[in-house]
Amino acid sequence: MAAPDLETVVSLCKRRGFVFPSAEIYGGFRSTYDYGPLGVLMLRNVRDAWWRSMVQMRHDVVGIEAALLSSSAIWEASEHLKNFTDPLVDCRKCKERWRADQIEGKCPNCGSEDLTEARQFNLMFKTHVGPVAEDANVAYLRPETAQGMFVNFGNVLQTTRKRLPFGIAQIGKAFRNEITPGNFVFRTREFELMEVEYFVRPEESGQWFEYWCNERLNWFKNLGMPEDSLRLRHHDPDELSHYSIGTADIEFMFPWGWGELEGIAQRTNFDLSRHAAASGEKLEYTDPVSNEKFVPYVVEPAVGATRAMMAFLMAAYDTDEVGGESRVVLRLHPRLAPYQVAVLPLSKKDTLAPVAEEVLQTLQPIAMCDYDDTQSIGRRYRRQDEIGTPLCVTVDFDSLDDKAVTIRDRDTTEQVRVPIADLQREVASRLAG
RNA sequence: GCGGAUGUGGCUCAGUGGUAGAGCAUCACCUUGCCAAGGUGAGGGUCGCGGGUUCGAAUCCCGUCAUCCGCUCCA
Repeated sequence: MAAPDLETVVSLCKRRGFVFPSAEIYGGFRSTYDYGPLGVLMLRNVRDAWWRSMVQMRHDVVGIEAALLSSSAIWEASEHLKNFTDPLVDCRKCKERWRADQIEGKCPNCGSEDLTEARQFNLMFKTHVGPVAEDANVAYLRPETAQGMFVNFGNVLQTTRKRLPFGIAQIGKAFRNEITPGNFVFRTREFELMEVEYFVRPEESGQWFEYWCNERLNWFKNLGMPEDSLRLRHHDPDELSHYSIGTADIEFMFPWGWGELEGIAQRTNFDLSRHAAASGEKLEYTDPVSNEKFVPYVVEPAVGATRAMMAFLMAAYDTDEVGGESRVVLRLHPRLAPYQVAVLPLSKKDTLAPVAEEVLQTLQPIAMCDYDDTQSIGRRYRRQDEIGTPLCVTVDFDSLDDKAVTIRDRDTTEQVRVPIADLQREVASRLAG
């Protein structure tokens, strides 16, 4: 594996249309990125792979999609309004920045007492609903998607008749006014989360926590991430979030070191209890056999979608040699690659176009296809390698007579001849394998 | 937000006071016809943005925006 540096990946993303800096023509807008034609395909594939694994392939998890614009009552109850606000001070002498509540009037670094006034940093984006900016109209952009699942706990339970253990899944944007965003799309103020709240009996929280740690680690591995680029790191008690009694992170070896992809937290019944108390609703579960009533605990695997996409890109990045020439190849899992297939007429000659068109239409129902008839065939293979397209289907002059085409494999560069009549089945089988 | 560095065509960079360059990429035609960079030609930059100094600024000064590294952060 040729681990790329950050600049290499950023450059590839820009050059090939994965990710563009937002508002670029105006000089850029900090911490926001736009996903280009390839990026949107890949990001969608990351979401789909997650949804497939967490919802489609299970019977105990259902999905929802809650509003991004959210009532302040939710964040008062969840204590985000209280805990997402950090008072920070700067040391005027050594320029270090500290949380005011974690030091005692003295800089832990240099001992100086010359500190700035504590300033409040609220990490939530506040806005006003309605045309008049009054306190009564305050709303927040959600800083996590989790609360949407908690406040809908009763609705989901009633409409799906699920029994414990069961989960609610959600993919969506969240917003945090991070003090220091950076490292490309790794930390941005607007980001996308994929979260499951998995409700369990309180005494089973620990075992389900273990279960989800393994399950989620395997998800990354099964999508092609090398074992040694991943690790599971358990939090020390003093770094736990206000709602957690146990958290582990799945971390990826980024160019700047280990960075979190996913957090798996035991949130206990903190959120459901808080919302029950604040709203007056009974957010509890009744055991169908014993009629015992209790507030379930929850285990939450929460992964950053954009962050995961970046990690998949980095893990897939490789260089090797073909015919004595070096190439860049993204060894992306077929499920994640922006295009699964590229249809390439060997020549631009009009005679090949109708056959190539027929091939394209054969494959489009089963795969995301690119079509490219410019420049030399070798150059086109390299272009597809660089964006991770697993298969190239080449239409040549023999195709006119033998009604067959060539399938070329991204990783081995080997080619096989396949009748167009068998093409759909053959491609489907290769992409699945 | 603080400290340091940086900001020139899509990408990587050269140019340090006299009115913008290279390589790659892109497009057209020719050539080739299964693994990039053969030929001819073309398009593309008010040198991040704003202001100042100067006869003249990509080049000097100020401000601002953005990026990278550190502090911080936790999906």
